[in-house]
Amino acid sequence: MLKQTRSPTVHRIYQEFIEEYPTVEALAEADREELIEIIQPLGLYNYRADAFIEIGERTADGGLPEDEDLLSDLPQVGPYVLNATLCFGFGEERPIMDTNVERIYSRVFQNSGVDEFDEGDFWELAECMLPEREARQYNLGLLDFGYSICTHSSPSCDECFASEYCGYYQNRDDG
DNA sequence: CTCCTGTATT
DNA sequence: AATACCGGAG
Repeated sequence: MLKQTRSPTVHRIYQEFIEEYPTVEALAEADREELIEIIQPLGLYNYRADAFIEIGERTADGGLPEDEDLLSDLPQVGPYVLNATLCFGFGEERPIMDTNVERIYSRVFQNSGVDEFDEGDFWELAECMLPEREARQYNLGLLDFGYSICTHSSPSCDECFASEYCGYYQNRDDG
């Protein structure tokens, strides 16, 4: 649900969604129109509805697999959703990389000597940055940080713990 | 107008 | 690399 969708928007519909479809079995038997009616405010609802139902159908027997390859085979499961599911859902020590994490690392490492990487290298960077333990806590902290402090526009650098060594803040124009 | 806890297709 | 999918918030 969080793909290209802000968390407050997801929060608004999540309660109704989970009450209507508490299990993958329920999703497998969902009426497509009713499902769309609930998730419509998220946008991307056609893809999402089809994916929810297909994932339900394919995992109703046994629930969501914890296996990396089986998860990746499911519709609309790319690198981000795969790692987010394994980390947040199943407690594996996995990095995440999305537009928030990309923005945070790009700022912190700006003009630091490690500020030039392509998309593939961002995942490599995320792997390097992952602490030895508590990946889940670290990743959630990263997302909260990107949402509340290191925002896309007008970040709250005056409240940021990292401003002392952040390349973005250190290179800013005014004082 | 751009962007958001992206993915699949071209 | 570019685009479609999509509503909602800034």
